[in-house]
Amino acid sequence: MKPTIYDVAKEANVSIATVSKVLNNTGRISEKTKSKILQIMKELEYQPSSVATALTGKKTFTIGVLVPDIANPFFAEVARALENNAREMGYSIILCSTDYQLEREHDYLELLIKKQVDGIIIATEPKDLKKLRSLNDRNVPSVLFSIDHLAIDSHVVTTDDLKGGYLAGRYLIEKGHRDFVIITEPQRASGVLRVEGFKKALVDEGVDLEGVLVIEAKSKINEARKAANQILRLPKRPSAVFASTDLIAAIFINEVRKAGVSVPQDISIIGFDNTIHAEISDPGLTTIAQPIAKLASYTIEQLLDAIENPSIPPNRIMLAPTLIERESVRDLNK
Amino acid sequence: MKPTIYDVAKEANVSIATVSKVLNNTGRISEKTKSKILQIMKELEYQPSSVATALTGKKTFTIGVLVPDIANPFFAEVARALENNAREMGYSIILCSTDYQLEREHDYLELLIKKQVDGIIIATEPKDLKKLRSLNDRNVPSVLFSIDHLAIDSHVVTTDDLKGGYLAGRYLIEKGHRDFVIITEPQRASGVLRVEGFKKALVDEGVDLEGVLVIEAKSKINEARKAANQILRLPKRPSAVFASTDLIAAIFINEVRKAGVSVPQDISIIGFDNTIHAEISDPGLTTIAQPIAKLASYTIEQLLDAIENPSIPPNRIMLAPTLIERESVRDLNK
DNA sequence: TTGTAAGCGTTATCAG
DNA sequence: CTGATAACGCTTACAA
Repeated sequence: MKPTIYDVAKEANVSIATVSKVLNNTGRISEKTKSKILQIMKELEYQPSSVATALTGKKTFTIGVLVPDIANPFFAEVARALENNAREMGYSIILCSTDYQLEREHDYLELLIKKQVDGIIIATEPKDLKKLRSLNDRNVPSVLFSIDHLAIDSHVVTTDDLKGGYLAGRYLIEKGHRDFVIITEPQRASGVLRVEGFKKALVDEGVDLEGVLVIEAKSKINEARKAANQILRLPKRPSAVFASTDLIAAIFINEVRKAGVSVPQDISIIGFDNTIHAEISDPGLTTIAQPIAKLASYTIEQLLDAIENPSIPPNRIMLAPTLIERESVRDLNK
Repeated sequence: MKPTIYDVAKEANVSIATVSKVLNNTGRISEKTKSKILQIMKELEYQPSSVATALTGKKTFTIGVLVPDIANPFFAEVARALENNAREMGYSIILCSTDYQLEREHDYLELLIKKQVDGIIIATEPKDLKKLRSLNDRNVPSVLFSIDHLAIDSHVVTTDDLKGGYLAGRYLIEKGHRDFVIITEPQRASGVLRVEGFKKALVDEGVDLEGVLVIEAKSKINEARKAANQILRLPKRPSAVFASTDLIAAIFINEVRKAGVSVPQDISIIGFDNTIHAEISDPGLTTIAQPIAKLASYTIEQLLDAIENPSIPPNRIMLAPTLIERESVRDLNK
């Protein structure tokens, strides 16, 4: 059986209060009893039950992380970064994949409340706004990660998607491109912003938006393939494509090659997220990188702040993305 | 403040015992008080604290999952499958990435014990054998997922890696190949088995192992690139390559193409795991698929069994992998 | 410096 | 059918 504080106390001939004190370094204990107790804890391999601690101390040192799909490389990276930061601060993470389903999101939120997590990180486009708002009433701090939603009164840590799109647009124009197609995820707020930023760059550079086709595709293999082939069949092929995720871009490269069209000689493409797909694709994919590690550390920081001090007003932190230059965009000026 | 069972009881003019009973459907309660209490729970948005429940009931309905790296697509799939199965059974998952480090593995195991998880799934090559064995003494059930270790007295649910390697070998031979190079991860037990199975197939078909080069590379981008280029520089190029992971194989395809060598016309390759890399690579990667979904459901099943009945002896379940045929292997018979 | 005892939110065992 | 009450393992005044 797992030893309890009573076992340690008995073995050391002291009271449980004394044991508790050396455990938490509170109060004053003589070096002698302290070392004795420490010794006995070692021998018994005693581990305090954080369940019991949580019941008194009101903290579970656990945070819930809601992602749409952990098998998506971007969210896998996010989960890893969040977990890392959380661990360093003594917190562990309950993983919740909503699979983009309202019901799962709802159920997980209830679960997290039941489990008394100290805070929640939401990295999935929220659907159950009502439940989400009720978190505030229940004093469960939350941070929106890489998404934004005005209807929710949470802290927000996100990439400046608008700027990311702008970076992509300006880069393509600098490289001499003038005819574009955009592939974007429908109904995803960040996707909309990315496209908006992209278009803004075009406008600023005097490109007519009339001629810019926007194709909708989810970041899934078959939808991306369909979009790629749709572009291939276009009467007038664009010189460059802006894809709102790397997966879409990577698949575009492959589909296009199969059709005998080469990247970047015949057509250029730029992605978004800088996931592993961008790194291993051939040619290497030029893309917009979200500063995942930094986003994660800010997110954990915000959340822990909010846990310590529930009354602080919701902050919004927006980090700048950067352009990672690889080989998927041709320089038409040369 | 979060309502407790006392709030509900007071509001309903009953004792907490009664509330507890309707909560758990135990004992006999009149329909009238029952519905009244249910009603009040709704109004108050009452959620029983699973922390408190855990303290009495001895169960947390939480399980720990140790993976080496969640950003590796294989483990991301694994995590998703495990999470899915666990959720259906009312359990949630604490995600622990060891990053292949002994220290993290150790720390996470201690943490999981502190958190009183009901069970632990180990999907990372175990390093801290001592700690791991102590799980048994502490009556924390565990299941090894997709790995095997004789020194540990846990349940095991794994793919038959030996057979997987064998499948790959036999397939290549059927397609007329006779000259092979193997790229494998060093110091990973499953990698060793895969190679062993592969070699066994060759021997069974009368191929001389003398001529088979084995290159070691971790499943990381740069190591895989190095291995690929090493093969390209070989005086006598093999007709087929067996890579022990899809990532290695996918990168091989790209590197080789950059060198003007084409897959499968000039050289064939077969991977392992059937991750997204296999699906999106160009050409599609023929690979050995681990039955992740089934592995996951068996794993959860075993773990829950062990939780219910800690005395059952360790089972070892070995599921058969299957070969997924795509376009990366040339049929030399034609 | 150390010990006693109340309290955290449940469940479960007895009484009524 | 319903209600006291102990127990779970720990923290924290307050006493000694």
